[in-house]
Amino acid sequence: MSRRQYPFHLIEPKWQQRWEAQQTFRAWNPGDSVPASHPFGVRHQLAGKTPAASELPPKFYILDMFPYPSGAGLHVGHPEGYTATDILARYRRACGFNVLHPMGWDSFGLPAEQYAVKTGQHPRKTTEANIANFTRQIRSLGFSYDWTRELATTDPDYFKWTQWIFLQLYNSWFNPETNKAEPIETLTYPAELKLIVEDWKTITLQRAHDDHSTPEADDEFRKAAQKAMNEEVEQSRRAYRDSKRLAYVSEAPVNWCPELGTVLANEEVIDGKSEVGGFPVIRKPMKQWMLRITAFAERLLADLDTIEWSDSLKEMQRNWIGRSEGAFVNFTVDPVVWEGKPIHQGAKDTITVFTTRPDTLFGATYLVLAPEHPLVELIAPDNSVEWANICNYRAEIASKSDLERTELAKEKTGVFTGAYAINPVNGEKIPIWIADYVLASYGTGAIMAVPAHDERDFDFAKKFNLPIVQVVQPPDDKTDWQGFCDEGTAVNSGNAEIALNGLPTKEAKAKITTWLESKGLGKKTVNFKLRDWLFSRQRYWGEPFPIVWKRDEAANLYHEALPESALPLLPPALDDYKPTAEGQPPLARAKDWLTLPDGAIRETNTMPQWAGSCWYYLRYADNKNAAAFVSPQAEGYWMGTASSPSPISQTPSPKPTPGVDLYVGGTEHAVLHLLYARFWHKVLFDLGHVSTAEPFFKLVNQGLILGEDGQKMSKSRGNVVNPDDVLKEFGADAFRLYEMFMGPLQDVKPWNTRGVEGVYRFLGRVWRLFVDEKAETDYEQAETVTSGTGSTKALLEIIKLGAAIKDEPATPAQLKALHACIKKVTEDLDALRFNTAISTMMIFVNEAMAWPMKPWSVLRDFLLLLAPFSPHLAEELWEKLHALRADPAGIPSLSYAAWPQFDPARLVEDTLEIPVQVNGKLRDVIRVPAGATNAELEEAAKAAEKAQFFLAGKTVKKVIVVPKKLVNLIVA
RNA sequence: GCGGAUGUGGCGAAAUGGCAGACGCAGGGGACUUAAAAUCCCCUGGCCGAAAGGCCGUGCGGGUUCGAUCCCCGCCAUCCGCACCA
Repeated sequence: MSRRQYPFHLIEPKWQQRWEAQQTFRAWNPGDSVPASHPFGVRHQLAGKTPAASELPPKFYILDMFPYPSGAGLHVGHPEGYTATDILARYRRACGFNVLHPMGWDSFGLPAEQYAVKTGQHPRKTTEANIANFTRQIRSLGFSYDWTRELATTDPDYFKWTQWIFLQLYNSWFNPETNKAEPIETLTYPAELKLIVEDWKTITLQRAHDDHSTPEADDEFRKAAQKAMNEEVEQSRRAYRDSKRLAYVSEAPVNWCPELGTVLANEEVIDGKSEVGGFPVIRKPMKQWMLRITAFAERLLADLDTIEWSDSLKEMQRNWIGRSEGAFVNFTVDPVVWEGKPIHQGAKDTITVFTTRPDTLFGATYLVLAPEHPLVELIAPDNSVEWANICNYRAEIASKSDLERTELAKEKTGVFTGAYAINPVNGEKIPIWIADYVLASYGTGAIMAVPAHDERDFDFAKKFNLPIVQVVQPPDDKTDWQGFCDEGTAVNSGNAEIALNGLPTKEAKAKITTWLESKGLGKKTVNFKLRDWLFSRQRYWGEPFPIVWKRDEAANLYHEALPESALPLLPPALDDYKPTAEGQPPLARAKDWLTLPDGAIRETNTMPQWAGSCWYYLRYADNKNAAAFVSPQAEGYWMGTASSPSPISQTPSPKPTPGVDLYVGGTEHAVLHLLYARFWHKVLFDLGHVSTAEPFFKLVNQGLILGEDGQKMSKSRGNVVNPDDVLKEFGADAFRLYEMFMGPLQDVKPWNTRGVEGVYRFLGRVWRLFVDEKAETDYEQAETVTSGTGSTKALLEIIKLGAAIKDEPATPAQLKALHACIKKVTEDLDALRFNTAISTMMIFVNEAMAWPMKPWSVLRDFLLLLAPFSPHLAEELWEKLHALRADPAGIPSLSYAAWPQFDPARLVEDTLEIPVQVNGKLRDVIRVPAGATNAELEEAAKAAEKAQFFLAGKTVKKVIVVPKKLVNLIVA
């Protein structure tokens, strides 16, 4: 396949340059001045004006997931989603929307930093080179991005605002009363910390009424009170405040990779090894910044019902959030006594467990604590064999990697602590164990074990010979109650005060919980799997925290936010990007940067890569704003619901939707990015910075594109397809078309180069539908003669349209073909069915090729349908088509021409082909007038020639007539 | 183990209660050509049949229905998440 189907190598650069020069796809904000010549202004009568939001057409925000510009460049998977969104962006523009369709770079990241560690080259240089390569590749595909809105997370003008949003989080707390994030100033302090702020006024007032009070004495008292506040209470108040902030510091175990000398994010650890290099990763406790996403768990869950995401994606988020209803139950520790005295400190302690099955409390025959549980030290008898066992067991657990811990999960392990607790419902003395099947980080880190009705407890009890007591009767008598974990009926569950026997599980749960609450033994509660977000990384190439550390008078370290005026806080210059020898983050190497004149020390952690991608969609709305992360006007227009639906499209217009109207990307971000971004958005919403509760209204996951061998594309398999190669041979239009023709956007599907040839041939047919054969030959000769050096303009001018194209009325058959195509393509685009839209256009072209006369107007409308898919070819043919008319007003813009409307009147058939079934089996097809009545249909069906054999000698018992569709004759 | 998705010709797929396989690829035949490429036309699910035509066929087994690729129940397979979350 060497001969080109059509000169895409001339056409594509030509139009890309034209769009660039004209800024054709620039999206206009409220308050922007639209130049007189811009086709958007021409279309909407806004040329030369400065429209307000209410004067602009309705908005449509179509967003691609933020790419990380890797050194490897694009592979054919990336442009799948980009092509889909570009087609829709162009379609919505044609429908009359003001379309926001931006692109930018999630450019912080580990690879550039690792390259810097190895070579000493600043990560910014690597990053810039990679961005340049991505930009070139993406631009070569002719996407209609508004490049004036391009942004990169590594740009100080951008991360200034990432840091600013961090300060919003830092300066906020979650008010459980209002269920919202609020400024930290609204935090109310517990009584003992309130004294100075509020009560000292009362005290001085009281003193004012005191006969002995004098102004001097009052003043002295005030000073004393303030001093007391400063010295004694402020520390506590600060500690309290800091413990409530949405961004807080905690000592948490992190993934430390000694080999790489860095901490890794969970997502960078695969099966207990580093994703890069495959080195072992251990858990190590370190001081970390955390974000209080758990406070929003309930809303993150509930609001999923307000957005249009796929069920599977919503389900993944629900699972990740992991809400479960249950109860806390308190067990008292039974003192272990030696010679009349308890021999452990925790003798009077209470162990609180979380359970989703409080109804099984009577069957709790032992307790299990996580090995790390802080009470373990206190309850184990002093100097006992058990304590020695605990120490050994803990050491064993600590030495295991996460991988080993999960691999060995099948065989339960654990040791007895030597201590006992009292089951509050039956007073039984039950042993307390520790085992690593109980996680320290979930619930209370302690469980009540009900071996009869919990699989894990059952395994454990069998292994260690612990008692198994039935408290639930399965609904089915044949089911063994041992290990039965579903709902049933409570049995063996009663004491003098409460009886659950005979109650279904649900009712038993409610009854026991109420009883426990009334006795102060427990509490109904909701627990989440979601953990707070570990937000710091020991890296160089990330946003530095706008935080400094100071010491109070007692020499305790505390943190303080930098003022907004200190932003952006840039990372310091370094010669060496490795962590320090002591394991401090790389930023600690910058001694001058580290210490401020007042002695404060800067935070040396940086933010994770997720930070920048948490809010980029907001910045696109107003990316040049130096005074705010986004202006309220721009945010309100693009993310709000102010605009009205388009009157243009015939299919039901999309309703104005809150937030991004359509977000397309891979499933790999199903939980992390999409959960983090929703969280930030809700905080910004609560604080009044954005106008919607959810950022992404509709979200579609494109399916993975596999290699030609049906395997996932990877360098090691050698099956990676580089778009550059495909473009060279077939052009961007064919590439785009094939990406969409392969199958449904959401499906996983293999690449097939022969398939590209197929759609490429289709574009060739489109070309030949328009172009004169003789002119085509002349052009080819001219190109051969100049051997590629001829000017694009001169060469393309040789090409003339065919003489069969005439500005004459179309025949009814031609109009029918066109309108059927308009209808189907329009409906398919609204439903994101690109593959069937393309096959519809193929059918149209196959038919139109045979027309002796090709009406100008029909070809024009067809080009409008093709344009979103293969815009370069459509533009070129559009230009030539309009040149035929020599309209003094010039050639109208294809990109802003109105989407064609289909006329249902053109689609009506005079006669219909109706299948005739006998007993549900197809026997014949009859032709009837479109207006035939049911009776006429029945009559014609009974007379159908090929049906006679099957009707002979039988009586027709029943006739099913589906108007315009089918007749089914039922015979005995 | 749990959750989700998918299963249709040689291949990518279409049809989502009403003519299964549109459209494209691959394959076969023909036209044009000195020849090839390109292009254009025809055929192309399986089985039986010379043909007309018939029978079978949407992972498997049941069900609902005049009629099921489509809806319901039970399996199987593949892919993707999550995974001792009490």
